[in-house]
Amino acid sequence: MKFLKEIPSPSKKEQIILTAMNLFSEQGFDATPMPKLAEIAGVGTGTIYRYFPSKEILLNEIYRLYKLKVEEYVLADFDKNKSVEKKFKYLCNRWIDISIQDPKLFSFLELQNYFPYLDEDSLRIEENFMKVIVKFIKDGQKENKLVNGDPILIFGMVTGAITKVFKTKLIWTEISIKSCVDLCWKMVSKN
Amino acid sequence: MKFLKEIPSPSKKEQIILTAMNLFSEQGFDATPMPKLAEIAGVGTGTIYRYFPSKEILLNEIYRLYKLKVEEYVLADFDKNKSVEKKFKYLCNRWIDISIQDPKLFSFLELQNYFPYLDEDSLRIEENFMKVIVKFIKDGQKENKLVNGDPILIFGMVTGAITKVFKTKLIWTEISIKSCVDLCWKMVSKN
Amino acid sequence: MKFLKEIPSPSKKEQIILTAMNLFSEQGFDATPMPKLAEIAGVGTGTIYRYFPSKEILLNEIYRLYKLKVEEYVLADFDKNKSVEKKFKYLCNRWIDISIQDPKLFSFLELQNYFPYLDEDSLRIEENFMKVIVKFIKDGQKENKLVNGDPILIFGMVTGAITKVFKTKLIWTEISIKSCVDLCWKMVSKN
Amino acid sequence: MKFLKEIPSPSKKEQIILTAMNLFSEQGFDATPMPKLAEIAGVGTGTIYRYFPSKEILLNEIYRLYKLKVEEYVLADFDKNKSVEKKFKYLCNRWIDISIQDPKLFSFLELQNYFPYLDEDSLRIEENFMKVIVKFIKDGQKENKLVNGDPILIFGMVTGAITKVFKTKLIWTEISIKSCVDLCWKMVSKN
DNA sequence: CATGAATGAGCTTTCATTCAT
DNA sequence: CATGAATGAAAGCTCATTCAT
Repeated sequence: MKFLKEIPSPSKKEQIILTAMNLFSEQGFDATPMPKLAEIAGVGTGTIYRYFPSKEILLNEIYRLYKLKVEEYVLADFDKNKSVEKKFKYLCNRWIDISIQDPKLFSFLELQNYFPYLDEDSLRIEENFMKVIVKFIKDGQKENKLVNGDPILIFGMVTGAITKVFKTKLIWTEISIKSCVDLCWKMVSKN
Repeated sequence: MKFLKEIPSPSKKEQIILTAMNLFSEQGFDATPMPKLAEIAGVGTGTIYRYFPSKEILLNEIYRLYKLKVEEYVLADFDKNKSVEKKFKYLCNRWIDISIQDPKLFSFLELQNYFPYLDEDSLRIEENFMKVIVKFIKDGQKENKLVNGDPILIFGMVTGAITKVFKTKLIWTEISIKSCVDLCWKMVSKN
Repeated sequence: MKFLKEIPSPSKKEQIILTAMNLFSEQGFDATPMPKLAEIAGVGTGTIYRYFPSKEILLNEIYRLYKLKVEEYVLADFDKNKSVEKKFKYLCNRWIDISIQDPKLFSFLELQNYFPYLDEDSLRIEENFMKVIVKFIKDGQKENKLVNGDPILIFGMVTGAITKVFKTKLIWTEISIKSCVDLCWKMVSKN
Repeated sequence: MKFLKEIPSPSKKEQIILTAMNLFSEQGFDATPMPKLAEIAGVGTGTIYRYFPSKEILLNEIYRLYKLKVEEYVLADFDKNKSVEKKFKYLCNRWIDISIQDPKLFSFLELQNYFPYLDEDSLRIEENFMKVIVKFIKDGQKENKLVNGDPILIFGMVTGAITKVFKTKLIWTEISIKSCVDLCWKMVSKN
């Protein structure tokens, strides 16, 4: 039927990205064959290669894409006028939010069973985000609200702590979230 | 294995274990072919299979072996008569020690790019160690020296924080170690 | 497959089946490596696994496929109105026909150097064919044309006898065929 | 203890031969690894190679050894003074005897899942035995007791028939033995 | 003579990638 | 653009054979 154009299904590329992220997260990068990925994504195997030259590039592109999205989400509506404590806890809660709303995504970004396959660009993707964070921490230190010390070390310890709680699969409850955020704040706050 | 002296001059099996741990840590589990592992270990491919029925079993046996050795090391010379703070900081320092003396081992045990391949026994291997830790934390809580809250959550946050610092590859200096341990203590101590 | 016309011009799958049957028959199942089989079949090694999940399944599928085709061939044009003797000799001749026209196939189906690898389905594949044969023998016994006794034993002795003649590699001549069939008839006929 | 000579266990070579025959028969030639064979035989792996230069040679030597033993057994106490019928039936019964007394041996010698590995000598091993059989048949034909025709073909059909009955695993009963032998006699006798 | 730890060639199987349609 | 059948390099693993003890 020539006069009826095929309605293109909602972006094959997006299907691939979403499926790949989920499978890489669930089963691991190496344990996810491209043909299987294609099948579940509902596309032909060859189609993946139209968008991504190789499996490794696919991984890295997805990683960077989601990493940026998550960073954007964490910083969104970041009200600069609030107190350092409020701002810090806001950041923590946003971070935890993701692991609640999309555990696969969080696990994909943080657990990184594919770590040896990340390229230089991917390893550097956090840099801009870190600048904002470092500025926030330095400002807090100047205001005498945050402990002194290397901001990157401080920030790493916070995210490391939260991620580990996620990995041990304690189910997040209102109480455990509060508990976790409070401990983080306790760690980094002056006094 | 620099900090573990009890391993005698390397037999074939020990060569395999040591080499496998290093390669799995460096390149990842899937990216390490058995023949390559065999070659670097200085044994024939078939020899590995005399000692380990499969690659996955090799991984799990190594994991459990080192996990236990490290736990033993962390708890060694744990002086029960010292203050809670001293004991806590001792544990942290022992933990960091390993990552300094044997970064490959620490990375192997903590980064776990092979996570999906760990079996039930491996996932349960920490249980005894955790009992000691949980007791230590509960005692500290009773003494009013440690914050209240789930001991497993608290312990996870500490190790998660330290591991993340290691992963960002900040070189450990006397200052950064002290800084890190102090922050951990700050997080968990009452007042 | 000379005597079976219904197989169309060889697709990849059919190439694999035909080649495998010939090689398994000639050299034995274990002595036929998959890459060699693939090469002779003119396909890539992986292609075999698109159609058959494993070497053992390949064997069993081929076995059942040909077993059924041969049984069909043996029973084809089986004229029920003829005398028991005519019918019996017709069956024997059809059976011998195959070993003349396609010795590899006959050897594959009857010599079974791969016997330990046949699965339950394969071992049961003859059942329907045997029902027809058993009925034929029982009818012959009722008509007092065939000797009494277990029809399966009787039938087994006939095919066993013929197969053994084939295996000793006496070249079939018109005389030896007649001789063989006559002896079989002599064995099973009443008087 | 130098003055006490080790009592040699009852012939390691015989242990190997017996075990190999059983395993080759049960599981197939290729499916029987030499180390497993050695273990079950209660000898070292290397010991097998003191007696047999290779697995294939082991197979062929065992084959010939038992083939000759069986032939000897079949012909033993063969009373030349009896009638052709008696003598023929005696041979058949001796043959069946073996499959009853030692099914593994019979299966090893007759089913031959290892057929492609038999060497020329093994294929020729029956020759002397066949000479006796051929003479017996020719004599019987001269006496007008046995049907005319190639003696080798006739003999093959008899053994083929009996072997097939064994393979279908109909349990031998006095009745089925008699039935089987009678049919064989019916086939070959000049009535 | 006997051993069995060690070997590595060679097996079955998988899967990232290609390309004719 | 999209496909998926086809590929073959390379993986995990086995086992006939050797040789130091």
